[in-house]
Amino acid sequence: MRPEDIPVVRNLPLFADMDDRRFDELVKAALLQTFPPQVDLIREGDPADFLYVLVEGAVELYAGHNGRETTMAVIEPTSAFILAAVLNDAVFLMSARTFLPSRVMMIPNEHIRRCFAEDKAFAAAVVAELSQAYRQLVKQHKEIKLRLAAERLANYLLRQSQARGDPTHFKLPAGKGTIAALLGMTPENLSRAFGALSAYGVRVRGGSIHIDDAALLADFAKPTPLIDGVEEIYERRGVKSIGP
Amino acid sequence: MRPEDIPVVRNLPLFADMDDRRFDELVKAALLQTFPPQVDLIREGDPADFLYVLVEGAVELYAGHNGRETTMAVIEPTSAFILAAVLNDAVFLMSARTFLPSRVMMIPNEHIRRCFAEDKAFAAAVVAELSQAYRQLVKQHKEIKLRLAAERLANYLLRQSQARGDPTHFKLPAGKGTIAALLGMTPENLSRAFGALSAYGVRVRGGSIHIDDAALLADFAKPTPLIDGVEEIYERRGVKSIGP
DNA sequence: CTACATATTTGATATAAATCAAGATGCCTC
DNA sequence: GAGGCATCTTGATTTATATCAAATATGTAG
Repeated sequence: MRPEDIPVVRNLPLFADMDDRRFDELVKAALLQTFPPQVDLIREGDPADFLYVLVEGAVELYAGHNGRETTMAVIEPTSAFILAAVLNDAVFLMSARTFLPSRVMMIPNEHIRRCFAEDKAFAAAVVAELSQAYRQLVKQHKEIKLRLAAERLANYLLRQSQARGDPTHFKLPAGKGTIAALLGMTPENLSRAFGALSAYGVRVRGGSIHIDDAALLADFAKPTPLIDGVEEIYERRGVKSIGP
Repeated sequence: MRPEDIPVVRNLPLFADMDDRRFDELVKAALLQTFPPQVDLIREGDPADFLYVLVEGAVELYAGHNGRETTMAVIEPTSAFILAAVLNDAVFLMSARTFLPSRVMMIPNEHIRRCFAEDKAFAAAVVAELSQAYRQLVKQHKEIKLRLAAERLANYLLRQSQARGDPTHFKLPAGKGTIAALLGMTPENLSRAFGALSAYGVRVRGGSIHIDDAALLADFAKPTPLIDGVEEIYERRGVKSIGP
């Protein structure tokens, strides 16, 4: 484990309030591995032996069934993923692959579960993280059931433009194929949806998005905090998490 | 609060292992109310002041946006709902309405949060409940993204036939309109999907479903534990929860 | 039991999205 | 800067699903 990574992980909401000694134990038990792009980290159906923390790079959570495949989430540093599977001591429901060169910390399942049982602050952080992940997923599920493809894209673009610095200009965090799957459509359909949004001031140049007039786009997108809102229990120091 | 209801609630996984004194406090602080059918219990966007426990009857969780509405879950006794909103001290993301005459226990937010902070067994149960709810929702989300309407119905019927006693015959837990919304389709489309499944031995008579040959239906439905599996951390004494 | 209100089914049609098949574009390597 | 490969786009078509409009069934109050 590179020493400069430790404070970054330490500052994650999940670990920030935990006992010092216990955190050191976690770190000692953890593996830190570096992976090239397009490597499968976990496969749905496998037992959840480790909690994963993405320290650097980017990871896609995806799931397949019966010849089809879809993206469930795009993870950016620094954040933990597949926490629920570990706590439940169950199999993964999603697969994960890097799509950039990535550094990943892997903490053995039993350590997480022991910390949870013994460290009150950690337990509280786990609940906060879980309930937030749950609510995030409720929003995703509402979105896919209540919005058409072009509306999903429009709102996604608005959310991204808020989450990243400049509200008028940003880069997509993944290739368009992945974004399409995340938003529950085919790449072809995403292209056409972008075409439809040009009427509302959306300019696309490769992975670069420019939004001429957020109010005009919002007029079409009809965002609502009950689907598009970002919630933070903690102050999130240095944490970014990219949902759809 | 009717005395005969107390042991039922006490046996919920969420409360089963908690300290006796604390449970009594919870019950004392709680309200138990009876509602007729079609009454709104909570409305999305309102602050989550109470944790709800359905003691008797049936409740639908639903969400609306921009003129559309969809069913998120159908709750049967005895189970708690909207736990994540309470723990997060946030607004509800879903509305809830009774669709049978129902008895509902309402526990004030602060009591739940205090118990969580002070009672280790309760904290563990909360995490178990939350991580299970999260995984349940992951499965729902995978299903809607990876399966066509008729496949969703076929798998839903197989899950129901397993969850209820007799694998060849059962009653739908809600009207077909609600089931249709739960499965992400219109009532018309549900009708046609039932029509399509008659080729695989599904007989419908009102709300009664008869499955001639589960193997034949499964052949079409292609169920997988990674979407259709039921997970139980605890032995669930007397608990039933109906997901889609 | 009858009649009303509501829920469901059925048919015709419209819309949304997926698929198939070329092209075009961008990106990386050399 | 030129090839070569992958990604993305565009157009034509098919398929899935929604919508609209009756017709039929179902449950319920009287």
